[in-house]
Amino acid sequence: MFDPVCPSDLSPIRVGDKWAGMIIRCLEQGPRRFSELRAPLRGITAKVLTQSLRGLERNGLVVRTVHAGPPRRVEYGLTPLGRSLLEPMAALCAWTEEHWDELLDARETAI
Amino acid sequence: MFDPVCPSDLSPIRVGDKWAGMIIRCLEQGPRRFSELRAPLRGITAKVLTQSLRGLERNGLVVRTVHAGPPRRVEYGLTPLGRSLLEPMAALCAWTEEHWDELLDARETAI
DNA sequence: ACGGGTGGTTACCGGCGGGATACCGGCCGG
DNA sequence: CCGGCCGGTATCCCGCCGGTAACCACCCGT
Repeated sequence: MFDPVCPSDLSPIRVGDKWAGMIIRCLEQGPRRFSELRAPLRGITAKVLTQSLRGLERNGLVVRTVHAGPPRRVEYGLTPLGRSLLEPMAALCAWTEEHWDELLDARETAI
Repeated sequence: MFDPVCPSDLSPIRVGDKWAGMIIRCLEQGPRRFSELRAPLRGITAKVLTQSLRGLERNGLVVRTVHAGPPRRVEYGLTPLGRSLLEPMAALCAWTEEHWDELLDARETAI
């Protein structure tokens, strides 16, 4: 039923790593610079942000463009593919918000 | 923008662990026994399956019911909450299949 | 009595994801 | 010349996730 080469291993659905989902949502409104990403993602370190962005690039969800300077600007933006992911992600967000209480309940009563 | 107590930490969206997504899809048709889950999830060990199921229970997505015997049967089934998750998950699966080629391309051209 | 299936538990272990910290070159303003 | 912002890289470290292997009680059929 699920062979060893399972889709979920390649699929960026589990959108990748810990921060990938937030990064994508940060880029929803348009391209942003490195430091403009660090700010809203409270707590992320430069290294981890770089890692995550490189991962998103590898998966074709994000493009890195260097606007040669000086001053030099580096911007990260969604590719059409990345942009297309926003829809299903929104569905997931909606689900989460809709069932927030049940999720909290389950967690508490479980302990 | 994303405070420390970020939804994605509690949300089972990144459906949980490595196997959770497949388990849920396995239970789509109805409750299954422990061994009926092990079979289709090729390669999963008893321990890891137990872990994953306990996790899904804690999140209120799966119920464990022991039909007292003898013979004793243990069945795992989706809760209404778990069942409601099938919709957004289907959206994600659809997206993945739809963009399969682009994903492969991105991976290859990236190396 | 014994083997086999069911439904696990326990101990151990390696890899990797992610965080902290330090450092870096380039360019800017003062 | 000094400091600071930008966009990173290098290094170390720790925890957790997932896998392996061994073991377990209980029940069944022969």
